Amino acid sequence: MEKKQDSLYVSTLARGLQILRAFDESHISLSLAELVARTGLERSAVQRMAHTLHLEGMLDRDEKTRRFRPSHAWLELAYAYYWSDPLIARALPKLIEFSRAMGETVNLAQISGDHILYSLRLPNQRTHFEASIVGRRVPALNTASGRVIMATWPEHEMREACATWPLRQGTPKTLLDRDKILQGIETAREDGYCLTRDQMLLNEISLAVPVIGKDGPAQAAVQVSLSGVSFDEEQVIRKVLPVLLDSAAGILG
Amino acid sequence: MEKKQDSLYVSTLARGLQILRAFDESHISLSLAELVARTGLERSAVQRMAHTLHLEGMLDRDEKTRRFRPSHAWLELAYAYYWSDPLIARALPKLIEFSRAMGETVNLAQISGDHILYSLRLPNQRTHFEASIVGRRVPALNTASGRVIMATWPEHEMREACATWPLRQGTPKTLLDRDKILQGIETAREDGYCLTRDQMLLNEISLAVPVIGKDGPAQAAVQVSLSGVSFDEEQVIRKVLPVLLDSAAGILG
DNA sequence: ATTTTAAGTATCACTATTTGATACTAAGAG
DNA sequence: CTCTTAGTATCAAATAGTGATACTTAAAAT
Repeated sequence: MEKKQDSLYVSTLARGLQILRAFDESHISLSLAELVARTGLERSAVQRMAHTLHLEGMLDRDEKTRRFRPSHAWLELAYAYYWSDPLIARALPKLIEFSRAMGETVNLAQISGDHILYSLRLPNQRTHFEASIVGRRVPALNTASGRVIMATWPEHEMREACATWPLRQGTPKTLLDRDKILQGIETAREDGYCLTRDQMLLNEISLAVPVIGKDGPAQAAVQVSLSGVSFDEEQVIRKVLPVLLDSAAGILG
Repeated sequence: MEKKQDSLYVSTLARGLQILRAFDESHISLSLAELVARTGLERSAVQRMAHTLHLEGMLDRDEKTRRFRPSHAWLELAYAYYWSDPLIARALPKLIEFSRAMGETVNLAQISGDHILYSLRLPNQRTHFEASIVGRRVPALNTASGRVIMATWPEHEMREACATWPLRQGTPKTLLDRDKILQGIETAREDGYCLTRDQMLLNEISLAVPVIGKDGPAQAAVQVSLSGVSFDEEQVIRKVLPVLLDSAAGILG
């Protein structure tokens, strides 16, 4: 049913949410005019929504510049999310153990639509900011995590996702050939892990293994991010993979 | 101006936000009836808000149990917050360095109203879940972070906060005597750091130093969480404090 | 197994909230 | 200094959202 014909749909609330979604990594503070431009909403509607979000504590407002910015309430929502997702509490101790043992950045990635979303990050190296903070979404097909999760899915479901899900070029070396990506997923299916390099960040080796519970196809993976300058792939397989497999097995096993 | 007399205030949006705020560490999934109870809103209003939040991707809905739960979108908001707060990008490399050097849990805490909010956490030890995830708010007066931040404020402002801000009993040993808390803040002012133990968690030593920029009074602190079983206070001061001071100094210096 | 109660869903008449337009003010650009 | 843009405040109109309620489904009690 079209939203506008859905009598339960509250368009005013939806507009308020549009304001929140206008902020991202490239829009860290926004004026009313910029919010109008980014949401397409009418100017007085934006004025009312922003004003209300500010009063309700969702947006901070700089009195001098009159620009809005996300408030601490956005992290409070993350806190509530963390409690609500049982995988988080199960994974965190395992990621901490891994981090202590290996001294490398380790993440929990989860399928989110046709992307993967990083829900936990334990950074160990100074790297790109976007690779150190939670909440980032990346096309699943472009990541070791996405591929290794999909490797656990039924053939039909995996092939359809492989054929239709979006791709994004992260580096000049990002693989965009769907046949080759499919091959990589099939290899991951055989190996039980997926290793990629230079896909989202140059000189990044990414190793992922699926988090498998009793109910079959994975929806999450644990993933290590390593410097391609400090490691080669053979070393990663020999030294890091066994520990990562152990970590993943301990989450839902 | 009372909200209801504020012609720019959008009560429908505010109701939607009330639904979001109903989820917390004790309410990880909620039925419609529970949302009604927790928000005080009328049942059909809750039905419409929850329905719209679900369609807009803010809430997941279990088709079997018909319960709602926070979605990945809540972490996406955290991602946007992280980009918008310049302190995060400045602090993260320093916290990573500290974490690698000391192997202990280190956090970034920020003043948020009359509480402190943990905006970054680099866990190193397996500890209580709520002490390992971002977004938690704790009364500022009850924490080493809050006290050491307030120690940098003008006398009047610090004394007023000390007299009026809320307290919460975290352990049987939590200090609730405002005079003694004031003494602790004054000691922190002299020492340049604040050390507490057993305030929010038993057997936890908490050491905090303020993050001071060019514009005077601090709004943030870096804080280490250590086991009181493994360390005594003298060791913490001798071994950990110098590194922590160095980390804090490197953030805005 | 049956009955009762509670929760969820769908619909409705009504009105108050929200809308988009616009006048006015303030700030920024030229 | 003038013009343009952005922000603010107000308004009449209308429609979106309201709270009540009937109906359906699920859970709890007997």
